[in-house]
Amino acid sequence: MDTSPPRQATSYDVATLAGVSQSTVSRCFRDGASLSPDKRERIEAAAQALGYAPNKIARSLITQRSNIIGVLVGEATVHAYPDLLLKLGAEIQAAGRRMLVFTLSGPDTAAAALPDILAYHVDGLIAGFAPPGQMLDVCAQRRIPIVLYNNISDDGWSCSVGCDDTAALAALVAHLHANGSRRLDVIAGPGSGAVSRSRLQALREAAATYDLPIARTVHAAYSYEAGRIATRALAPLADTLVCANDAIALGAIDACRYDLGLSIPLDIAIAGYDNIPEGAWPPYSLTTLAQPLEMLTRTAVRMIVEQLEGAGASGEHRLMPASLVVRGSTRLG
Amino acid sequence: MDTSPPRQATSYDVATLAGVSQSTVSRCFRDGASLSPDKRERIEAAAQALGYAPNKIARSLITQRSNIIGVLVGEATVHAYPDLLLKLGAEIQAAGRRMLVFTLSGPDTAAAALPDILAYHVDGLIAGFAPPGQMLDVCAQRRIPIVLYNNISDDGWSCSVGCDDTAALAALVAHLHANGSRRLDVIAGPGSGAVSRSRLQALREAAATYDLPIARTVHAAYSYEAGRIATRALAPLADTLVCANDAIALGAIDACRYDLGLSIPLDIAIAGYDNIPEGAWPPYSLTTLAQPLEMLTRTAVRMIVEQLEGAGASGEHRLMPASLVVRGSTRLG
DNA sequence: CTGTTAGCGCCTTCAA
DNA sequence: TTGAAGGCGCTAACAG
Repeated sequence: MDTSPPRQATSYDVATLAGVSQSTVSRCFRDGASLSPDKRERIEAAAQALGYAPNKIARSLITQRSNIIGVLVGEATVHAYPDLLLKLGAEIQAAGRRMLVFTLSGPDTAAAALPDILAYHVDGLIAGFAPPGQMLDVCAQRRIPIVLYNNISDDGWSCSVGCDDTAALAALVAHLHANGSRRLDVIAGPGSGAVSRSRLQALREAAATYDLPIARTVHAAYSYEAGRIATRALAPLADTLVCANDAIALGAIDACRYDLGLSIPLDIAIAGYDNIPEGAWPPYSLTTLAQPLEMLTRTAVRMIVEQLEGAGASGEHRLMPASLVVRGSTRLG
Repeated sequence: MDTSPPRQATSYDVATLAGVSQSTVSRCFRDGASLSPDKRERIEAAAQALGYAPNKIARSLITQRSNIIGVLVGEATVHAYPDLLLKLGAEIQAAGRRMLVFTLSGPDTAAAALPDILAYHVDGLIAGFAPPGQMLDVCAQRRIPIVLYNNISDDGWSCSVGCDDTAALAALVAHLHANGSRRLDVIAGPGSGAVSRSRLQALREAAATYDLPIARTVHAAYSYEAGRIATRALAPLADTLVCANDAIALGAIDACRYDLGLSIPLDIAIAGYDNIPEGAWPPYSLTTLAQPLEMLTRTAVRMIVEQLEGAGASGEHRLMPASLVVRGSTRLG
């Protein structure tokens, strides 16, 4: 009968059962260690019998590597990219690490959580929103790689991945102009936030290139509700409405259609940014800019891993191309 | 100038700087230890200066508590409940723990990930999908509390939280019947899966109560696309279509409207389950059953914590009431 | 290739 | 209230 204790078996238990030393067991579960085939077999059998797996927590103590990557997300991040955590998790696992999630609701709580984040000795961090400067300082001092996702900071230590908003919005504006847009209203993201500012700036430049005047610019949270309310407040509208993200744009479409009695795209053209699945649904058919999400998450993880392995450089910023997805919401013809 | 090493300061460093022993530093950062006020002050000052926080990883080695709760999610889980991870994370943090996420894509990968999950010595697990029996066995043997989210197993060890599908679907069917439904088509979830079966069973019972015949039942993945395709395949439809979740229902609505030329709810009434935000958008106005998501996540975390603290019992199953949200998609008047 | 020894950072006896 | 000593499970450095 099974009288094994409920506790997890240790390398010592396996060693005893297999008749070898602890170090030998250890070698069996590390890569690049030499071990005679027969001992390996005996150890594996013993481990199997005991349900043994090396305690990675204990291992991390000595290797100074937890193999844990911390991911910092806020509510807004998750709503804009619903399966960001899923994709990041998969990517991190593929890199042989695990994802420890810290859910935060702003830079202030981020600062408060900092000691706790450090206390878990994560190997690296991926931040889904702009972290407070203090956090970046600490990371730099402790040499903890940190990648800002869709954000940027010039502190010299943090890396970033994001989209080439300039090129993306230039393509969008070119399309709008070709389709007959002559005057834009803009619902930008929250005033704070680098993405928001970057997108707005890029849009302004693109509009200037085509001599497309921007009538009004308002700021709103990255949500359907905020978009709907902002649109109502903006009425009467110009012939085209550019939104900082798709959630806002969907709210804008419903505001136009159900609150203002406008027809899309006959009365007004509307565009978003992110290419969320809902935008493809027939009632919306939203023209938008698709971020290469897979590539962004993969790159973010890779940048961390490269630094951990001594290959990558800190302070590196990578931009990926977004692609224009033209759908019915801007097709006047 | 700051010549401190990039590595994290240790209790030894703090002890040296404060002129006390390591044990004293340790006591300073634990609760319920007695310490003279002046030493506490000196230690806190030293810790502050060094940016010290106790290494929780090391602590967990000796306390046998990692304060980490593992969360197992699959793609389907996340799509059905986009901010489940967010809510769980917040709840877990509120309980003083951290969330380690394992993203899996099915029972088989779950089995493969098992040693790795164990290797991190999580204090408890929350599973967003039906875990393989082997995993439940191991948890039971190791006394690792595990809570199944919207799932159930009678292995005697695992706990579960979920919705009272019987009551919920009875309420829905009562509403449908009162609104003139006379015959139902059903798009159930994937054939496997306890939720799927439980909801279908509950629906059948409720329908029987009202002498409402169920014309046809098909199975589909929990997604918009699957719902849309299933609906097209189902045509011609009965007067009412009940879907296993909202994503399917939204796909069904668009299939009816854009592929089959039906008007909702004049030609057909459609209902979902989950109350995702998109269902409230004007083009859909979906009647659905709202799960008390906050309560579910809070309960899940609480059940884990209670067991960790020796209070809760294993093998406990809790059902929360879902509430009927009536919107336009079933309002014939 | 293998075993021995020491120590990662912390907490927990035990004595003082 | 405090310090010294030992050990959590593992890996690294060294002998053999």
